Amino acid sequence: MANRGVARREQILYAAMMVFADHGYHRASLAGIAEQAGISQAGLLHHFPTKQHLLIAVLEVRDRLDVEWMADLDGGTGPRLLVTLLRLVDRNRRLGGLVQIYTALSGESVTDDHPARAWFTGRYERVTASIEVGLRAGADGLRPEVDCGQLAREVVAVMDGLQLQWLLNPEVVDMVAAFRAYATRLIRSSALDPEPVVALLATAVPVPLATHAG
Amino acid sequence: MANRGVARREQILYAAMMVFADHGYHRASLAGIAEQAGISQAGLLHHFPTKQHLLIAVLEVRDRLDVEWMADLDGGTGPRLLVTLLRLVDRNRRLGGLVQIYTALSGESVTDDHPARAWFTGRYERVTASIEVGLRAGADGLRPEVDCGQLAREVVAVMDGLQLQWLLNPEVVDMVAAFRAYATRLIRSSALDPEPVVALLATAVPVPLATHAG
DNA sequence: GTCTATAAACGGATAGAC
DNA sequence: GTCTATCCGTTTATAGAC
Repeated sequence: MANRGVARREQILYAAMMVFADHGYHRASLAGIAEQAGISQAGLLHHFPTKQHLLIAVLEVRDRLDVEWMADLDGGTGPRLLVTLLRLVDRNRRLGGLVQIYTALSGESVTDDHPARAWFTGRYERVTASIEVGLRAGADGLRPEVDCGQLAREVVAVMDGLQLQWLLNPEVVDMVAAFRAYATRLIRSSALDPEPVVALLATAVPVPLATHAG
Repeated sequence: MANRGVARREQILYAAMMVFADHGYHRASLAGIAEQAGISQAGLLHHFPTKQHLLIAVLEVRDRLDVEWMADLDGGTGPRLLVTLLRLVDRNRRLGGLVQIYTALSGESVTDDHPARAWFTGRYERVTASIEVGLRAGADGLRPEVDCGQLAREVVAVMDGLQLQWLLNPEVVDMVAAFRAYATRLIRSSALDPEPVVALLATAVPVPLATHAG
């Protein structure tokens, strides 16, 4: 029973994630989050003293999830890293609203003095650095003129940009297929003997439901 | 003097663009916009009856700018289209805060019932369709397996994703160089005789100031 | 830990004088 | 067309009882 308070915190965090996903940060109200969590607004503020504290706590959840992801990344380098990232894109598609939080918040955060801005800036540095390491480690077959740091940012950009289009229009945009095509072309244009990995890209994720507009 | 009212409108629109860029939509206040425009808040509402009307008007300015851009697009097809887009990325870098509006608003807009959501969804359809047409028109040298519609979304994704990273950390992220590298690789991997265009990509935009972290 | 009640501030929008 | 004054809803945060 000592962890009852902890359970409440998790409950509130989960509710906050859902409401932030639906409305972004500034339009989300503590009352709405509290209602979702089955607690009063004042009760919520007992666990998280301000709205900003709550936001930071939500972002820290993502940080913890990132640790798992980084572990995945260590499992693949060079071309195989792209297979891992394709799986990540597919996971994001299935998670749906939970990734919407971060797209919505990252867009919001480019405004001045947004409480999440420093967090996003730091997160991009960490993520792109991590991908850069993975690319460099498997760069045996890479063309010499490729800048791994720049390429890491490009890969992240493709994932983010596709995610934005998908969130706006999920019926039409198939971000898994689009990322698969991108990764396949990238490998073919950069590596010497990529065919085994290209085959893996084709099968790593179940064939999408072909929601692309006909 | 008959256009005095029109001038006032433009003045308010410009102020709104700046404040939306700084704070996003929901956190921007009419009082702040009015102050920036040198008018009272009630005076502002005489020209734009609600805050949402003002937002729509700002988006319509972008629509008009898009028309010019579309005209540019018609000037290039296939590989040459990417040169045009590289110039666009460079223009966005120089415009700075004015593009920040749309990154901030597009992120915000993925939340439910955001007043700009429909506009962004429609805009992506138009822009990607336009790029798709340009790609297809110059597809003589394109590999047959390339899906031009999907590739158009990918190109837009790269531009948006790089822009987000650049806005968060302009000192470190060089989105022009990153897009140039992407476009060069794309052409080399897709077209039969791309070298003339690749050379154009290298010179179409002045060499960036190499702000990339050392 | 959780609640009710309320403070204190800010938001968009309206009324009406000039 | 522009202003001052004001209404009214919403928001975060606090006070204090239980």
